[in-house]
Amino acid sequence: MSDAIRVDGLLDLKATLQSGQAFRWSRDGEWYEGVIFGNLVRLRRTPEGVEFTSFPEPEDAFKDRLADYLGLSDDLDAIYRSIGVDEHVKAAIERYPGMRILRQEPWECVVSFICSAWSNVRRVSTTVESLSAKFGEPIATNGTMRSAFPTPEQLAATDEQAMRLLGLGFRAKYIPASAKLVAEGRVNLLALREAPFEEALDAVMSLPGIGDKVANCIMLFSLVQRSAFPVDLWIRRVLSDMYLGEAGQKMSVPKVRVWAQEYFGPYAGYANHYLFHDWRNAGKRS
DNA sequence: TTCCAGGTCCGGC
DNA sequence: GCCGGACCTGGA
Repeated sequence: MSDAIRVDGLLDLKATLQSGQAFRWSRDGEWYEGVIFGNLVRLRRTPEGVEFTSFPEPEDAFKDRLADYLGLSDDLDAIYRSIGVDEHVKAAIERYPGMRILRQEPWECVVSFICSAWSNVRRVSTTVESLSAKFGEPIATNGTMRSAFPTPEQLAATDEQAMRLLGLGFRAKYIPASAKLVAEGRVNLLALREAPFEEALDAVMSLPGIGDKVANCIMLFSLVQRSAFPVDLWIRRVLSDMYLGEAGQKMSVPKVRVWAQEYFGPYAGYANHYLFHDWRNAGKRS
């Protein structure tokens, strides 16, 4: 049986689920299939909102967590008014109205973005699926076979060599090391949702394999820190082209980030993701 | 074959 | 603090 979530504001499922912030969603016609909170989830947009199925948890028990995951409580109108004062962001918003920032599970987000270092979206997706299949709890259905994302404890029990066998390369040693710190409670990820930006940044960056860029991805996509601003190669180029000029290429990552946070304001992270997604799709438009 | 992909870490000024 | 180089792997 399926259930439904009513959506009053804008929601673009494709742009939200397949814009490089999450890595386990695939599209099959109008349906999207993924694994979140240990459940196999299928969902599609309807005129009234979102129709979905979940397994193994019954839909009525899963509904609220899915709505929260999709970021439906974010006030997009207010966010657009805030960041839309920038003409480039405004143009991107007009091309992808309803793209939302998700509220992912922090641990999965940590590992996914450690894997993303000097890599690409497709390869990260492959790696995340391999990690789940090998170390996560299987979700037995009569259809496709998928697994929950492995817990910190499950990954803390692995080692660098096991990670290298999955093709993680130089990122291999960071996963078990970070898993141990989280499993031991040295870093309480969920608690950082309530922490001030700088405090959360320091805590996330204390995990091995996580620098300023990856930490900001984790904070933006899973810790509900909407002012977080990941500065990657491409965002640096975009900002240099638009505002910073030649100097932008020479500024350190934290300096570019702080500039962007002051310029775009409390929803800088939303501005970042719109610019990033718009840039990624620029080639497909022209 | 050569080059590059959503960086991080380490050692030297 | 800032700067340069090394680092795994897979696809074009």
